[in-house]
This record gives sequence, C-alpha cells and structure tokens, in this order.
Amino acid sequence: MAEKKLIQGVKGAREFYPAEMALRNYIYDKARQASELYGFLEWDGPFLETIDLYAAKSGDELVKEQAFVFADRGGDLITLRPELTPTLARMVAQKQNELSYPLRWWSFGPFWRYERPQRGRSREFFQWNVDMVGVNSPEADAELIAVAATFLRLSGLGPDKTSILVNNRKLMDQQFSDLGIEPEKRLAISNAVDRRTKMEPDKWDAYVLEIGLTAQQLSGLKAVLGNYDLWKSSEEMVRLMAALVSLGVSEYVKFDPNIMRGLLYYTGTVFEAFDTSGSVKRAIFGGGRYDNLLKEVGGDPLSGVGFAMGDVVVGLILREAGLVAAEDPAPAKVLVTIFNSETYPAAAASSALLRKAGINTLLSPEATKLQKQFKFADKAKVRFVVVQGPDEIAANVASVKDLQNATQVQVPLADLARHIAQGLDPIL
RNA sequence: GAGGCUGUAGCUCAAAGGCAGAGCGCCACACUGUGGAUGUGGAUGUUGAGGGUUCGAAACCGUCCAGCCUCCCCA
Repeated sequence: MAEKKLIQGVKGAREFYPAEMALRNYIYDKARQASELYGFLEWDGPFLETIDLYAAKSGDELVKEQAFVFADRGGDLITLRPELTPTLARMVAQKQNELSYPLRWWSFGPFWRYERPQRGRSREFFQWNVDMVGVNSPEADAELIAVAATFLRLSGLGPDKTSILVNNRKLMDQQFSDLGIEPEKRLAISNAVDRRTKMEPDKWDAYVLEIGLTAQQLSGLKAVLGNYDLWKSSEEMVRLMAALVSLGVSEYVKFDPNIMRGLLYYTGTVFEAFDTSGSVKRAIFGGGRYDNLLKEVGGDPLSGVGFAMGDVVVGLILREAGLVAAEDPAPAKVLVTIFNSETYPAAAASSALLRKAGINTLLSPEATKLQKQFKFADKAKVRFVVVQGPDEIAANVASVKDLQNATQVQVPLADLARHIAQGLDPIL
C-alpha cells in the first residue's frame, strides 16, 4: 500500500487480459481457417523495417505522420511496420524467380501507427493480410473477396449483418473521363467521393464545385454515384460478379460506385466490408487490385490483389453481436483440491493421472478451506471437483463432484480419469 | 495535427461550494468435509496530478496527464 502509483503503459498500446486474448485468438483462428480453406500459405515479415522501405512511397501520410520511427545505436532510422504490403513486395522481389505463381500468402501480426486512439483505432493493432500475387484476372479478385466473405461466415457474421461493397477504379475513371473531368482533378474527386457519406449533401455539393467541377459535371457525377447498375457496363465487373456467384459468396457482395479507397496504388477492383446492423461505422476490411507491386522496391512489375483486416473493428463488431463472450476463457475441466497439509501428495498424484489422460486439470496450490476451493472451482468454471481427504486416501478412492448437476460419487483412483472423461464427453 | 466530453472505492456511478455515498464485487460469519442462492456483519478513497480562488473545493479557474467521441487518415 505504500507505493500506490502504477506506472502507465504506452498510449494506444494494447493490453490483452485473458478475455481479450481469447477474442484475438478467435479472430486469428477464423482468419487461419478462411485462408487455409482457399489453400493460402501463412508467412510473416520482420516487425522492424528501415524507413527507406516506406519512403519509396514518399509524401504518404502513413509514413510521414503515422509511423513510429526511432534511431538505432548506429544511427539508422528504424520503423515499426505500419503496413505489410511493402514488406511483401520486398520479400517477393528478393526471390522473384524462385517463387511459383500465383503466390497465395496470408499473415496475421502486429502493426503500429502513431495516431490518436479512438473507437476502432489504436496505435498497436493486429492485422490479417491476404494477397494473391502474379495473376491479373477478375476471377482472382473474386477469389480474394471469397476468402474475406468466408471469414465473415465462419465468424458468425452473416450477410444479414455485413456487406462487402465492390467497385472498380478503371470503371470509375472511365465515368470521370466521360464527364470530362480532367485527370488532375480525379484524385480530389476520389477523396470527395470517399467522404460523401460523412458530409451533408449541400456541403458536399459545394465542396465538389470548389474542386473545380461544373454544375453539369456535378449532377453527372451524382447520377453515376447513384447508379447501382453501372457495373453491367464493365466487362471486368461482370466477370467478377459472375465468379462470386459461382464461388457461392455473392449474397455478401454488392456493387457500390461510392467505394473508392484512398490508397493510390489500387488500379482495378476495390472492395470494403461494413457492419450493416450494429453501431460500428468503420470498414471491417478493405482491399483491391494493385499493379506494379514490386517496381518501387526494385523488382520486375507483378500484379496482385489483396486485402487487410484490423483486429480492432472486427473485435468490436463480434463483441457487439454477442458472437464472442466477454469472459475469461475456461480451459480447465477439473479442480483437484487439497484437503489439508498432509494430503498434497495424493492430490498432486491425482492431478498427474488426469493430465496424463489429457484432461486439463487445476491443482489447488495450498490447503485452504474446502469451501474456498469450491468457490474458486465455480469461478474457474470447471465441471468437476476432486476431493481426497483421509477417508478417501485410506480407501484408495477419490470423491468427484459434478458441479453441473451437484452430484457426488466416490471413484477408485484407477477409474478416476475415465470417469471424468466420460462425464465430459458421454460418447466415450 | 484540430475540436468536444469525461476523470470520485476493485467495477458502474451519486454527491453541484458546507460531515465523500450507493449498488455490484471482495472478506468474514450463519455452514469448522463441499460451489452458485439467501441473510447478517466488515474492509476499502491523496475525489487522475500538482497549483490557484475561497472561511471552506470532488465541485469554480488555469496547467499537465489519461480515457472516450468527432474530424484528418486508415485496418
């Protein structure tokens, strides 16, 4: 009590108490299942990279303002990775002629971005990345969307709760061109489209006119953004949509001309997933097709398609939807109590028997009152409690209480593990 | 980087310038070989930090720190 001041953790860094760790592992497990169902290989890169790797995309806010950068003892600038794609590009380029294409890789690991922590955003987060490199077809794009949709399905997020919205950069570029919007204004227009849902209609109109569009172009643009059949005029989109039907995931997918994605490197299909039933407005994941992946790190150009999903937003959604309990996990099935200071050897021997049989077993570390040990068992959510007092030890048996139905029986020690295993799984 | 809200017991929150409280949780007992439920009793605070105003501050003022929300950006 003398020292009460707790040393604070790093702002925006994550703390995973057992309940949060269970959620993180749940997301990791579903990501792994979805990835492996499509035959993707797990990989990872270093968490530390030189700043040069990201500086290839100079001018990018991600690097200049959102990266954690520090000097190592030799004075070199080291970056905590803010994203995976540059690492992917480098690692593929290093073995460009050894790898077999199309490459299907997935990864789940930590990333860092120096930004203001808020709902759905922290400075340290885990991200699932999935990429297919070395192929350029709408069917490959569909495959990636299918991996993502499969994750949603495995996680219990059905198409009634989530949607994957898709669009195509080339299609939109054609529309902009048809409207006579000059190429140099298109980036600003893309950003404006991205921001449209967050602004009031009048203000958005004014904002677009300020960029330099004519009133006619504005109304044309709004017609385009309201045309949900626009995809039918794009051969790529038609093939993509057909592939999604064949792959059995089309119920998740909707065409939406308002999906642009801020990142510059997307060149074709783009997509983002949203929670449509809950309170979280941020994208669950986002991705798309990129060309010239390797050019900037010194390799020969390769096309790819990929997406990334952070753990924070999807974690919020899973909790809100009640799909993952906000409780500590309960790996142990049995608590072996210690009756008094003399009976520890018998209790420890019983716990060893159970563990040898593959049963997750807690052993009390000291002989406190049995009542206290039972209360602990209840909180630990174990099913069985084993008691061996002097009577049981003399008879070479153990008392086993089933907390679920409050029954208790005496079992010969030789049958202890089998008895409990059968109680846990009656099929045995 | 910009704006807003909040910070009181382990947790959720009351107290609006005048004695720091409740519920839940925790501990003990009822029940000295047995959990959940119930009852009775008990412990717990530098009111985020350090200053100022005041006879008197949890409250008012400014500083710092932290958390939450929005913008920016994005997973």
